[in-house]
Amino acid sequence: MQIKKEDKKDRILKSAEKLFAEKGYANVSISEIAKDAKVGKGTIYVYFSSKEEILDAVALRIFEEFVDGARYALEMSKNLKEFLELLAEKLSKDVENRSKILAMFHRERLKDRSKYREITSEYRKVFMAAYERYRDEFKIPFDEMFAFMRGIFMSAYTMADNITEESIKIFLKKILLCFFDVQKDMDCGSGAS
Amino acid sequence: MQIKKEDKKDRILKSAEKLFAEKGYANVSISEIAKDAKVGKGTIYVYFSSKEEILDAVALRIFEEFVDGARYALEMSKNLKEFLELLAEKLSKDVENRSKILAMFHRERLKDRSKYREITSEYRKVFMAAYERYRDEFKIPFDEMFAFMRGIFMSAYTMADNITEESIKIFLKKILLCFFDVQKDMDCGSGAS
Amino acid sequence: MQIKKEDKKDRILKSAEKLFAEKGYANVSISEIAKDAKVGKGTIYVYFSSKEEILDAVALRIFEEFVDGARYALEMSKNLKEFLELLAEKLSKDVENRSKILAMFHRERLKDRSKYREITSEYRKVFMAAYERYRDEFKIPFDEMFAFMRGIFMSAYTMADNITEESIKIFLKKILLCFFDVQKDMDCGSGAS
Amino acid sequence: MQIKKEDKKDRILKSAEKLFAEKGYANVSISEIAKDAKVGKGTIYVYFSSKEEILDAVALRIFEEFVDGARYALEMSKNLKEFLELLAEKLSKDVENRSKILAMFHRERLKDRSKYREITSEYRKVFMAAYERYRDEFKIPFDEMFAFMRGIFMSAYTMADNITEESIKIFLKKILLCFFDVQKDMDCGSGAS
DNA sequence: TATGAATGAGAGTTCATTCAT
DNA sequence: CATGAATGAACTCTCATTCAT
Repeated sequence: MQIKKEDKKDRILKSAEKLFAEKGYANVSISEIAKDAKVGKGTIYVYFSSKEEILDAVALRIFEEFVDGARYALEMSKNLKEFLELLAEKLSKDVENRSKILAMFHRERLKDRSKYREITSEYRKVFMAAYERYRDEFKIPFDEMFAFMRGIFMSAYTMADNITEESIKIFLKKILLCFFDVQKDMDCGSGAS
Repeated sequence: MQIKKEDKKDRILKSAEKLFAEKGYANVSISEIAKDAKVGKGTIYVYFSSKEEILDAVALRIFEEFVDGARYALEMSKNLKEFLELLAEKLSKDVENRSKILAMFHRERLKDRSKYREITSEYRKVFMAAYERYRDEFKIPFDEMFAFMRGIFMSAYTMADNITEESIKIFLKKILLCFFDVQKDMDCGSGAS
Repeated sequence: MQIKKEDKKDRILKSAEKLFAEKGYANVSISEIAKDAKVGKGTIYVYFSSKEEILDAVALRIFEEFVDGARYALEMSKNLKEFLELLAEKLSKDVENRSKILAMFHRERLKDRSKYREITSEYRKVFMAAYERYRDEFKIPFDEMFAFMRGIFMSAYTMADNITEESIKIFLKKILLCFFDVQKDMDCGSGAS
Repeated sequence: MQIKKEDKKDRILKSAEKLFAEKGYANVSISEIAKDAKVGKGTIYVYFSSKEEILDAVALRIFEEFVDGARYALEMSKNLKEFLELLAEKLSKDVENRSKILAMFHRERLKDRSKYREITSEYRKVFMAAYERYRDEFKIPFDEMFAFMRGIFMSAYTMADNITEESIKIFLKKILLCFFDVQKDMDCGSGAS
């Protein structure tokens, strides 16, 4: 009858993630999250001090899984190509919801730059590590590479509700490899920094 | 002294587009749009019957420009490769705001499927025409091609606030061509429909 | 059927004043004020941007009447004694509610010093004018005189709900004159500034 | 290691008194009191059954000290003048906080007349005893005398945040004596009851 | 057609109180 | 006795929408 304690925070996060992905951040009310998580409305404010903080926490969880995936890919890879292949493999999990949430997070929280930086910093760091490691294989500056990576991944957002996850995984893999080739002969006016 | 009639509707749409892109659909109030467009709050309801309808209209305008661009690309091209090159050229204009708006539209209005279909139908049609015309060059089904096209385009969203429009245009062109190659040897388990 | 426009703001203020005096600022909800004033809840926010601002406006009205009374007393008086007599006369009107409201205002809004100063400034000014004019009859510094005046007036608060307004008026008159005598031989360690 | 039992109740009362005086009854939460008193939130409900009851207890403590002071003044005095002088001496202690609390108590709890009477009854009684004892020196009815006493004391509230406690003590003394004179020739239309 | 005063549903948030531990 | 996690009622405030002018 009694639900384990910390479990509640987790249930709130899961409900929030699901509902945010389904309906969009602004279209989900705290009451709705509470009802879905089967907790009282007030309980949510025991664990989070505002609605924005829930979004932060939801996004952070996703970023953390990304970071884990990217770290793993970095560790296991011998070269950029392998890294990208492993990355695509890891990143394709639950693409649809994740990308929706992250797009949301990006839009709603970008104005609070310091918070945004704090939450995304690890994510950025691991890509920076990859950039450092395979530096001579990259022909474009880090910022562009990073923006492009995000872009490719985000692109899955609108794809995702029409085609299968498996299909997305294949696309991602191909596109990342394609990016690998493409960037070699790009000349964006900057060159690798 | 007298402002032309249609001019008002247009100013409302322009203000809405700008504000939606800046702050997100839910974070823009009707009052704000009215103030920005220099019309009375009530006036907006002369031209649009709800806030959602403004978003529809804003999205429709963007889709129409897309459709024009895609039609032009289709008309001028001799083969798929040319079509994609021309398309990238056309689609790169004002990528940032447009993609934000469309992501918004997608999220807010997808639940109202019939309205969504109605507004995106022309857009879909022109891609279908391209698919028909270069059918033997496509190796994947239309739905995947279409989802992928949207995905590629949308990907510009999160890229856009870090790198230049010019850079995006180059990426888009490369990626679309890359897609052209990639899809040839994809085997998603479906084959062209 | 239609109520005159500006009338609404006035009705809100009157309802707020009555309810604040009856139940205390914190125990009155916006809904309650709206219901009492026979306007919609939202209407209140057309005229005031927060609950605190309603209290400010209510207090300001009272201060303004005070200021008028004090100005009149200053104008009509030949010496300090006459000024105090006239003041007592003017200040005794509706002592009960007024003093409750002002005590409330004092407590709730004192932290926002600049707003507090802004609202009470005229009130302070007119007493300063009186102090200047009858300077040689005052033996204590302005701040003490002013504090004492406020104190005497505020004292009516708890008196007021047991005895008649007439009785209060007599007391006030006597006490103000008494203060006039008392302050002559006070030695608070400061002397007139 | 073990904190004495009654000590906890006392700490709660002290914290409540301090916080109520600082911020006003409604602006102090139970959590805040608990934190300040270094007890658990639930612990407060071991000793008090509601927030209102805390205010009652805080007010009661103050009234009790008053009563003690007034009893002492009554015992030691030979006539009304002496009584008032001794009273002023006793009442001037910690005027600021006390008067704030009592004004609060007055406002919040007056509606619950029976509770209010219960708590203030001793206070009232001791003044009644003084009134009886020096009956022929009082020219006004008890109720007016009592209201006036309260009024004079309460007046210290708004005085208190600008001038020193010493200054207030002098004022109180003078004013009480002044009251002693004043009331002699008052004719409020009632006469001593 | 054009307006903005008016509105109430519903949002996020707070907090006195309860109760299992 | 002591606790603080849990709760929902009630709060302030926002805003899409209506409608008399």
